[in-house]
Amino acid sequence: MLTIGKLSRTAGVKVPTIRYYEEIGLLPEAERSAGNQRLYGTATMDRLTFIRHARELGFTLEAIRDLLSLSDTPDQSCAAADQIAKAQLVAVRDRLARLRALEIELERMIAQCAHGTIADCRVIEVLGNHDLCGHAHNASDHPSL
Amino acid sequence: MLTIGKLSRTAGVKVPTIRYYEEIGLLPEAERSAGNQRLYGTATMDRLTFIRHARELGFTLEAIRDLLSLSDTPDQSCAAADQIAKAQLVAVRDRLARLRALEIELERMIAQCAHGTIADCRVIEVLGNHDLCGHAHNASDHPSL
DNA sequence: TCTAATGTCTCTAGCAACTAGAGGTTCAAG
DNA sequence: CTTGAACCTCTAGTTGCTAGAGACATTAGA
Repeated sequence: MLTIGKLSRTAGVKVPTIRYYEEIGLLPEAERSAGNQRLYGTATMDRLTFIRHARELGFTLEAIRDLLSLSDTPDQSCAAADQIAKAQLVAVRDRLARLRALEIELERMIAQCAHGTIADCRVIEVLGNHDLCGHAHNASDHPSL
Repeated sequence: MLTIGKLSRTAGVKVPTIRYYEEIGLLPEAERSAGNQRLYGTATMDRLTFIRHARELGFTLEAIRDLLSLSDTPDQSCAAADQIAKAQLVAVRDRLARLRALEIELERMIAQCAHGTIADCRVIEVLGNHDLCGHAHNASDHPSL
């Protein structure tokens, strides 16, 4: 049985984060020692590793909750999990496209900086003047980047 | 003079967001009408447009605060603004690299989904088993993606 | 066996960057 | 003059944690 600290180091997830996951129901309530400290077995260890990997891949905790409930009932179709991953891929490609545009814009801004005074600095100017922007962006263009 | 609603539509920033920006000091306190409603001139309009563009480019509100304080004193060197933009570019490229790795991983997961039952679904498996992951990731690998 | 250090407990509050809603006031059009 | 949209302030919620206070548990060394 692992203490929360050992679980933390083994899974690469911080201690308060583990407690947080328990609080929101992503992890089951842990067993307790005689002195009320949390104790974990390998099942929770695996579950936590699953969560960490999913987080690293950009899944929200809600998506992870769905994936976990799927894997808790493994006899059904894979289609739902597949669906979640595909939605995730769409979101990732969306973010990628926006970030690439952003990279180009920043490169342009920096290239145009003449190292004079701010009065003629394009970094400021580009941000203040839409006409200089170089790419089209509209109001609904940045939900969370 | 614009009301907050007109400013909102013109600048493409939602009404509560404008009030929020005022509250945290990004926008100056607005003039008020006889009936206590906010009124804006073109100066605030420009400032708000600046903020929106900077947000769309991924600058944090803190970075924007810095940029605004720079542009409020335009007789100094451009270097500071340049510096902020460059730091931003580094962060953007970082996010890009991670997102590209993530895209590849998701593509691989989806390609491997055999459309069977979850018991042998790779989407679940890949997330639970580090060995199948295909790329190296360590614990300090995802500050905000 | 005692003690000191480290680990753990619960609880509250905070972060970014907003968004949503309640309950009330003001303004503009018909 | 009335109606309805737009505005006001205030509080609380969102996501995914992180930080700190103050108290209890455990463990390693003297």
